[in-house]
Amino acid sequence: MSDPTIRVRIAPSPTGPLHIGTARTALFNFLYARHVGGTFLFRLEDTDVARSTPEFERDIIDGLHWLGITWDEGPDAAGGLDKGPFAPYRQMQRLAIYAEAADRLLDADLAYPCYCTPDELEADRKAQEAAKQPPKYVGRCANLTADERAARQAATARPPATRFRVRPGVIAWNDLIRDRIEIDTTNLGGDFVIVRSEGTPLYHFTVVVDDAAMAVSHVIRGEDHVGNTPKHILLFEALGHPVPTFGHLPLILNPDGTKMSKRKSQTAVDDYRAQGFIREGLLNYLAYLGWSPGTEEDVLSLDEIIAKFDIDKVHKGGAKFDIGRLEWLNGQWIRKLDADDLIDRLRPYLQAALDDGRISRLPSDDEVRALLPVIQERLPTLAAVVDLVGFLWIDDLALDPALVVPKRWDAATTHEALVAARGILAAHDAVTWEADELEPPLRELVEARSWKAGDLFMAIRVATTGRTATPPLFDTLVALGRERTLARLDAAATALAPAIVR
RNA sequence: GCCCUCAUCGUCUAGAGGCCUAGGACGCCACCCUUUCAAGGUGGAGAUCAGGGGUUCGAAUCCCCUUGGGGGCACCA
Repeated sequence: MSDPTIRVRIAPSPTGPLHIGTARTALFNFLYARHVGGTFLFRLEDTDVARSTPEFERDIIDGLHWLGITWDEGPDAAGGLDKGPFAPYRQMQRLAIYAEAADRLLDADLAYPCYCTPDELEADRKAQEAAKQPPKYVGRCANLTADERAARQAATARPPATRFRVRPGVIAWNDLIRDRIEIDTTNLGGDFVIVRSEGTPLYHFTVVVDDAAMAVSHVIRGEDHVGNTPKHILLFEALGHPVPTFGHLPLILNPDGTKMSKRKSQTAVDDYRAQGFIREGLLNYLAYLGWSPGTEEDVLSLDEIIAKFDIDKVHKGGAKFDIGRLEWLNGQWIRKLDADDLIDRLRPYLQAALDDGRISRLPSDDEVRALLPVIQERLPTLAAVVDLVGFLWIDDLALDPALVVPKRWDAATTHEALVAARGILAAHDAVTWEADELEPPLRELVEARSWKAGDLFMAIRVATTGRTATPPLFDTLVALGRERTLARLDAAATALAPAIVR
């Protein structure tokens, strides 16, 4: 299915790392384009020169690619070449286009030069605030004669900004998601600046010029843009371009219900990635934030989501970000990964653990592969592998002697049990060091002493791993290996000795 | 202050007038499985569908009001 009339875009500005909200907006545009067979384009809105950096640009592009979101037009790599018939797709490389459009507006008197200084503007705003009035441009420069303009220019010394005339009237559109919205232009805050006094164009202007130039048919963006839409519609009209269809997505919210922010939530996609969330899980979760296929399925692949995506089913109300549900979904997807893939994905997290000293050596792929049957279903995130079985790759295990003693036992019994178990395990050689071989003789020991298997196993578990929660004991001992198992049992027994009261 | 907007379990959601004494999932609780932890299985608690008026034979679903929440109002994007 292909529909060349449908063109959507994501237009982030590289003023910060890829935000989870940007990723979600990109995802919905991507889903919409892929579902209907339209075109998805990527444009960098880097006109805020002071805050835009190549590093953020790279972070955004890499992050989106990591998620599996691809675009048909736009820069494919940070600093790389733009592809697509409307290149360039970086706004700072399109300044001539905005300048030409601004001149047209100026010539038609749809915009005018504004000589107001920041001080004047701030004073206006303060006065309005004091009078409990909504902030609004007072129109000081709206109807100046040529002489007056010259006078104001002479007084300020800096070049004028360009202000767009907001005409009276009601702007209405049929929103893809929220149906009809009408806004009176008197509530827009007056004529707004489209070109700074230093000459660079502003957001409201560049989006419209570019969406027009790039033939964007559907503008799907966050709900926080609803108030900007009438300004954009006015600009499309002034520029003589057909107005695209708008759709405003519900916001992703902090747990307290406010718009998701760095202050209250983790917002950088890369941070989720660093924590071991995988693309399948994050994507699946993000897709369900404000959308549902209307069925009772929860775990869907990107392809399945594309197939089922329907913009009519997108919600109007915001959705709180629930990390717990993300973790569950992530675990679902980790369980679906095949062995080689999982090993590949685990490697960076093990390396990171080695780098910061949480483990002493890096396990081989085969070591990790042997562990997969017992750890794969226990990983909510990839990074959790270190917490789960990191003890296998630590040279000097920190051991709390008190933890080694099971609840129903005392130190003396535990010591005796560990020594006995050590003796039994030592009888095995490298060949019979298998889970099936290790367990029966220890069960016989338990039987002979009238102990509980759970107590013995717990004592051995803590002695050999330092923790009370681990994957199944005998698989763990096999992974640890005969020598280290025996050494750790010895060390635990020794550590216990002082605690034995006679 | 002004404008816009939203409203189903704690959370994500199903629901587009009768199928709803409101379904699923996460989380929570219990039980089963079990050497711990998970996973899995079974069951449970959990929403008078924000409140109040209508419309209708019939409303979570349509209309109005109220309340509550959110977003926005830059020479940021």
